[in-house]
Amino acid sequence: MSYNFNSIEEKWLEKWKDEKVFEPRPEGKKFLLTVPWPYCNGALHIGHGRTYTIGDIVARYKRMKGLNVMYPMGFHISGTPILAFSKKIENGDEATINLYRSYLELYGDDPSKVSEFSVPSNIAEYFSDKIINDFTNMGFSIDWTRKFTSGEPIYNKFVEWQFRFLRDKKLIKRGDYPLLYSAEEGNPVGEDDILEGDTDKVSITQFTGVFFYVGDDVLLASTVRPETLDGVTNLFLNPKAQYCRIRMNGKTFIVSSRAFEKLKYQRDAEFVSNVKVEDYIGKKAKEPLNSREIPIFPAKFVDPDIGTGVDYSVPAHSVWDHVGLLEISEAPDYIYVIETKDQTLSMEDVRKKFGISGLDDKDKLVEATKYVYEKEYYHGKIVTGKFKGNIVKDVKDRISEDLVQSGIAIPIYETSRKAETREGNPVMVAVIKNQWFIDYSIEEWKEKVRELIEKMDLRPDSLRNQFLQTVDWIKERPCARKRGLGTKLPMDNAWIIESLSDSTIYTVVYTIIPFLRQMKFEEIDDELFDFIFFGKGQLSQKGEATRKIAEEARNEYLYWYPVDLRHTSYPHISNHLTFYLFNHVAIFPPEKWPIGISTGGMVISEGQKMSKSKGNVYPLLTIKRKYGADLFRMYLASNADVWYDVDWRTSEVENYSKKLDRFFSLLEDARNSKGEPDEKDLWIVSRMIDRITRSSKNYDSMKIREATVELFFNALNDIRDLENFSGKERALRAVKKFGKEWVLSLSPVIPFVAEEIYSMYGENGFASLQTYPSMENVYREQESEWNFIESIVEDFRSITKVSPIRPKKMIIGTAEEWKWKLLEESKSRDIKQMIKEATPERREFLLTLMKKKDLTQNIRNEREVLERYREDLARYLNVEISISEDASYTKKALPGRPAIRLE
RNA sequence: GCGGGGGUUGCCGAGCUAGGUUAAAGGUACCAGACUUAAGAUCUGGUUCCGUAGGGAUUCGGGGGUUCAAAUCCCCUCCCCCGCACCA
Repeated sequence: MSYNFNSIEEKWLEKWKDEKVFEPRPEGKKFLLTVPWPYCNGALHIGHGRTYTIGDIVARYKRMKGLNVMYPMGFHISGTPILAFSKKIENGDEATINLYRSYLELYGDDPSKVSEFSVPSNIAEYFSDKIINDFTNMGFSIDWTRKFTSGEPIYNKFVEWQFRFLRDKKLIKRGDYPLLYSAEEGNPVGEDDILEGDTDKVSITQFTGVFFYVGDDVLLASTVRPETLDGVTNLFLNPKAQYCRIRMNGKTFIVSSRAFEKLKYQRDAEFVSNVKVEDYIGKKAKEPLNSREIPIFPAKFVDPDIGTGVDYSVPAHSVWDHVGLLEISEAPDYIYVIETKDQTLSMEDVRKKFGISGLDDKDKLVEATKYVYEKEYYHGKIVTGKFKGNIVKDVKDRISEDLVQSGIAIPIYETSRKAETREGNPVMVAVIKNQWFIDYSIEEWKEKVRELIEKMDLRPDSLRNQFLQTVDWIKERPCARKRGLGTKLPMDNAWIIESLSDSTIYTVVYTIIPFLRQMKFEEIDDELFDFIFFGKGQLSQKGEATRKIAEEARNEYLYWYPVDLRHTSYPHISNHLTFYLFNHVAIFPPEKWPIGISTGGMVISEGQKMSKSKGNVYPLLTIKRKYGADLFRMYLASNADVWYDVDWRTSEVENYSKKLDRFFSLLEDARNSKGEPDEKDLWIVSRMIDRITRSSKNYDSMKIREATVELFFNALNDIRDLENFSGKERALRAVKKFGKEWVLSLSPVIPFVAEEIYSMYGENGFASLQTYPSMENVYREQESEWNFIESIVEDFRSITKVSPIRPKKMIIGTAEEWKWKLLEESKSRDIKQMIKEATPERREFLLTLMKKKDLTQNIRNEREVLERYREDLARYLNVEISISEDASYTKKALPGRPAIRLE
């Protein structure tokens, strides 16, 4: 290490802070950039750093382009995770306690303090502090004076205002809604609450419970394939299971006892009596469509814990049923109701295909069922009944609805797989009554959002389609839960606004939060927000001081809003970002709607998804200590394009460190070099100027990777070539000509190094606040000359590669004057005509010209250039060089491509 | 299935929305060499195949087509990843 990143970073952090470099005043052309606020329930790792780093690079670049940039940040604490963790710590859950101990250790705090985390707000506070620290250390140019959290009272007031507004606009409604639920815990359960819920997702599946009549009772058979009802041949009950009679809507139903336990959370169901399964097996039941009498058989494969524990059997379309009947040696008629591509799928063929010998081949049966289901679902045509001629997938839902409407079936919800909570209780589906929704299904609302999407600045381009698609399928979204941290629903305090719904327009709060903080808490109310955002009312009830602050807040809002760019990772597209658009459209006037959105990829580590078990999760803090912020930023910026995933590979990171080191010492040495550069070396200045200009365009379109590859890697390679050709001293003198501009152009990516070098070059201000460099390129000619020389070097190499001789001498013959003339002429004339008129010698040359349209011909004075470079070139290639005009040497030469003879 | 994104030279990954200047950027790995007592670091050259002269042949998931010319455009096909919701 020739530079000590720790001391450099500390030094500049302090200076930035002292001079409030990143706390913008409302002056000039503004640029408001936001990145979703982090959820603070643990230490940040490299994955978290990415979006904020990209955000910061953009912020810093825009700042250098003369915009007044605000990059604010707050913290998200709503929802269940923090609550869940603190509860686990309170309950002594060992894994959680160890995890949080490790966080404390990481930050150098006393691990025994872990018990304090049993209070949720302590978790939020502790980690938000640490995140501020981590982010600051990463060099993020965040204005922390605008910080707030989704849990603080002022923010609660704002969200309450928002929800009353939505309610008044009739965008909020109530209804029954199925949710994953734990009866034992008395709560809905989310992914985090379910054992392996993150890796093996659980969703809600709708079953159709179909009525089969036996005397006065109804056997309630559940199915996910209501389209096969016409093909039913019998019912199956599990002879080992307990069944019971229950009453719902005045009818009595027979279901498994386990089913009743779950059903009562979905509808009003009342226990009547236990029943003996033997009393039903062997009897006949009447199916509801055509009142056919069908037998009831025993079957051990029927799981009393799935659906209702009553299975209707369609052996023509179900492998289970087919195999189940084989086992009890029953051979009913196979009634086919679905055909796939003009033929029916034979269950016997499927059984053989999958090598199923009996009901014990469970895995094979599951696989075969999936096969049959997919085939018949996507390609199956219904051949009987009301829906004849339709493809299953097109009418499946309608069939179920139709059965329910006809009064012969009810919907039943079931989990997509058997699951239990982390506390070990079964997960089931409960229908929550009077759930609150935001009704995103309203067509006029959608239409406005679509209009917004059409005109927004979206990156990458494919975002537009993804958003439009999301708008199409989005419907009502439950917006409140019964537990978690957050804002209470103003219409009903028993509910807490759900954590994504409480963070849809919070970006506007950044613009006014410092002013809200100056007010008396009681004075922050709906009237105030109406005034600030809509200019409504006079605030005549409020004090003089409050009115004045409110006025300022309104001006600040008008100045900063809307958000110019919101940057985040792609998983947010179909939820957060879409809600963000919907809510802005509903609440704000069009000129305050979002202007741009960009999405980026995630971070994987050592080629794999990050996970604790793989040991490839690196905390941000450790990375910063080990490599420094600039290195981290450089790696993230240049490893992958913004919208692709970055792969964090430690071995590669180490290599970056060497490069950054070289960059630093190179600029340091250049600064100390004395004297004017050699004219011949100025090609590097030309290349650099063009690089800096091109990179500005790349930064603009968020091609950050391309910018850094150009400005950093390719530039370093050029300088290496220059050093080799001209020697270190000369190279440094040339680098000195653009050192300052070079480092400024990279300052958005490596701000600390940039500041250090910038000041090393004798400048007083902050590199971070300089204008992005632009230099006039007056060295194009030198670059062309160098390109010419370089091509000779390449040719020399490719010859020596295949030729066995070790050359002592290189004789170069440049193209004769007549060739140049012909070339010139060919540009304005039909070359075929010229060939016809030409002498044999010229003709050959013209034919070559026709083939090689790419001849480099920037240098007209090749001989003169060669003379000038001869000495350097000879030293570099370690050969003696002579330039010959002798026809034997020039014969094969072309303009831009002199003939080379090695001896 | 729907929607989105991909399949490129050992690996990662550009280029492909303006077809030729691309055997194909950059990184990494590997081989040879320089330096060094040695290793590491650094630097140089090389890494599809053939070739005693800067050349040629074959490559960009597979197949077909358009074109003087295709990794790049069109059609068909195979495979992979992500999202499809109440979870931050």
